This record gives sequence, structure tokens and C-alpha cells, in this order.
Amino acid sequence: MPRVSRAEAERSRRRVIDHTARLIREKGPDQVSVPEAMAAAGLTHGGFYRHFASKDDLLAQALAAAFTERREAMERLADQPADRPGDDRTPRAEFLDRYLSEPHRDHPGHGCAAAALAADAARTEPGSPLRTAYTAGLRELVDALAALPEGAGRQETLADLSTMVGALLLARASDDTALSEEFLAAARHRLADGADRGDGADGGGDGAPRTA
Amino acid sequence: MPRVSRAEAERSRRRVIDHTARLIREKGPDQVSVPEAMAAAGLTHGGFYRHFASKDDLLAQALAAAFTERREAMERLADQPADRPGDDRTPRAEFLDRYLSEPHRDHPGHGCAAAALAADAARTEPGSPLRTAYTAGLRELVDALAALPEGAGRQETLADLSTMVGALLLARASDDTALSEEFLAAARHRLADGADRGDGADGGGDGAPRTA
DNA sequence: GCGTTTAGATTATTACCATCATCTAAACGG
DNA sequence: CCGTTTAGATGATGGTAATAATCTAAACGC
Repeated sequence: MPRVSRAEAERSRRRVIDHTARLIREKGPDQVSVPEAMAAAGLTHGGFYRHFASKDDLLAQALAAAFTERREAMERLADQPADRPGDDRTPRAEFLDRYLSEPHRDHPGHGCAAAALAADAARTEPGSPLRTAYTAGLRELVDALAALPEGAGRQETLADLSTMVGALLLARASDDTALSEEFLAAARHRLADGADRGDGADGGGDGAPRTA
Repeated sequence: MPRVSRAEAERSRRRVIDHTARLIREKGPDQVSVPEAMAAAGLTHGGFYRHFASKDDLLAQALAAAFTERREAMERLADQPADRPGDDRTPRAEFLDRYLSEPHRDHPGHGCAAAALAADAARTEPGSPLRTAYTAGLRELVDALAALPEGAGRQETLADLSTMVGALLLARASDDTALSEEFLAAARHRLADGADRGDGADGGGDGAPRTA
């Protein structure tokens, strides 16, 4: 029994996509079923194929939406450059801090899709809808990161992003709070200034003694 | 119709574990079925529960095996320090080059388990067998990396590992050869020497123009 | 060699999935 | 308002999964 108008149907579609964008980051694309995606949007699975050509089609659209959502947040960050209340950090520093934070670590469903879905994208066939959407989104992310004020050259940007993604994933996977926070703090410290060595006592967790 | 002796059965068990260790890195733990794991070892699925308490049990053992295999390779690398034919690189430099190489990128089944399974481990419940095995293996890896000659302090080691894992995953997920190699090259460059900036023309892909 | 043990095959159970054909009633165009 | 369109529900189909009970024949102890 359809209850919705044309415009309502379009909003239903958006809801399915947005909830799926969250679910695939939380559970992985393979662990999100079509009935579950529909149910998350308050629908039953029956009408699914009126909206999407296939599950793969939905996954690709959801992934694109996840990247877009993130990019818009970054642009918002970059737009209000230096006239905020009590904060004089650069947009890049603010982005780093948010990326390498515990909230971001603990809420992958609304976090970076590049980190959450890298392995899943890599496991699909080259040219698959998900893989294609991932690559496009990743390019967007790299460009947005490089375009930030204070952003360095392309090679530095790629290395920065690698460090951020790796630290976030390792922090998420570590079943130990201390180790998890060490990864975030180590990455924050490396990316904060020039990088290089020198293990000052700015960042996070522990003192972290030299080992070798 | 059992055809095997006691000792042969133990070798069957090892074969199941080793093949599973490869399969979960290639396809993810959820995409490896019990029948498939047994078939990869040349068995049918019937006798599975004579060997393992559950699928989770097998997965945890396979993950531990994957980490152990990798750790032993690293120790072999560290043991033969500086008396090789035509190569005078440090063990750390050699490890980095192998980690951030195209063969490693293209063969996850025999590559770093920390990278291949980070997202999957993060998605399991804290305390799950897979998660526990992952964390233990990750600790081993961090310690082995820090113990390498030329290894830096703990914080640097954690940041290095983050960069390696992130670059490898992003290189694997990028459905574009040039972009993929750029990630590997950018990470190699950052980790090669002191790190920091300076965008010389050592590594891979393109010239990579400054953007901001 | 004969009985006991047990590795591994067979088969069953239960459950979920993606996909889709069909149905129904609400929204829309005229 | 009435006919057409279509969002979404119902229900079926075919496939595959994990787990487990049962069976059978080979290996081992004596």
C-alpha cells in the first residue's frame, strides 16, 4: 500500500541511500542486506528494485554519498578561515585533530569512507561500481585536502592521508584503549608540524620510551 | 572414508589454517566459507568440526598464523644484517621497500595481516576471538618493527606503521595504476629518510605539482 | 588380526540472502 | 473525478551459509 507522493518517494530514496552510507561504513558492504537497508529507512524490502537496479547500484550510490558528505564538511571547515571565537588553529590543524580523534574512531558510520571501506573496495573487481565510486571519492578527498590552506604539495598530501587512514584503522582495530590512543597520538604528532623525528611530549597517551 | 594417519591429520589441520590465513587476507573473513576453507586444503567440509570448535575458532587461528608467518619473515630480515652480496641497505630500509612495493600491494593473501584485516577486526565485537588475535598480532608487529636495527622510538614506530598500512590500503583500493603507485611512492619517500618535507624527484609516479 | 578410535564424508537442519513477479492503493494528469 | 502510473507490500524462488548428527573405513593398540 503506497502512501507516498512522487516527491515523498524521492525522499525515501535519499533516506535509503543515507542510511546505507552509514551502515556500510559501520558493518561493511557485505554485511548490509537489502532488507536491512530498506528497514533502516523505514521501508520493507519489497519496493527496492523500483529504486535501485541492484544491490551493487545502491552500494555505489551510498559510497558516493558518504564521500560527498565528508567533502562538504571539509569545505565548510576551509571556508571559515581564521575569524572564530577562541580558536586560532589553521583549518588543516583542525581537520587533523578531528580526523585523529576518539569520536571519529568510535563512530565510523559518520566518518571517513576512504578509511572505513578501503579494504572492501580493494577486494572488489577492478571496474566494479563500488571500486569506481571509491576511487572517484578518494580523488575528491585528496584534492580537498591539498586545497586546504596550509596544505603542502601533492606528495606530502598523499603521505599525510596515508598516515591518517592507517592510524585511524589501527586505532579502531586495537582491542586495547591505550594502544588505540597511542596510534592516534603518534599520527597527530607526526603530522602536527614538519614531521621528522624528535619525540617531544606534546601529543597523547604515554611518554612512550625509546626502544631501539 | 578416512585415509589418513594421526600425523597426516595434523598436517591437514595446518593446511586448513594456512589456506584460510591466505583466503581471509584476500577476501575478508566473512567471505570465506567453511566448505571453501576445507576445499582449499583438499578436504570436504564434513570433518570440519573435528578440527575446529567453530568458524570463529578457525578464523582466529588463521589470523594468528598470518601474523606469525609475517613476524618470522621480519626476523629473518633482521638477522642477516649487513653482509649480503650487492646490497648495503639497512634492514629497515629493505623492510620499507618490500612493504610499500607493488608485489605486496598485489598479493594481499601473503601480505601484512594488520593492513588486510584492520577494518574487519574493528567491526567485530571487542573481545571476539578475531579481535583478540588481531590485537596480539599487531603488538608483535609493532615490537618487531621497533626492534629492527635503525628502528626509532615507539611513537615513531607507531606513526611509521600507520603510514605503511594506510598507503598500502589506499594503493590497493585505488582503481587507477598511477594513483596507486603515487601512494606507495609518497609513503616510501616520507619514511625513507628523516621524513619532513622536500619533494625531491626520487620516488614514483609523476612530478606531482604543488597545489596550495 | 581384531576391536577401538577417529578422520573425514554424507546428509540434514535452520536460517538468511538477492532478486523478482505480482498485487494494491494512493497520487497524479487530464 | 476517472484512468494511468507507480511506490511500496506480499510472497515466492533459488541459492548458500553455519552448524551438527550420523555414518564408514582406515589407522592404531594390543
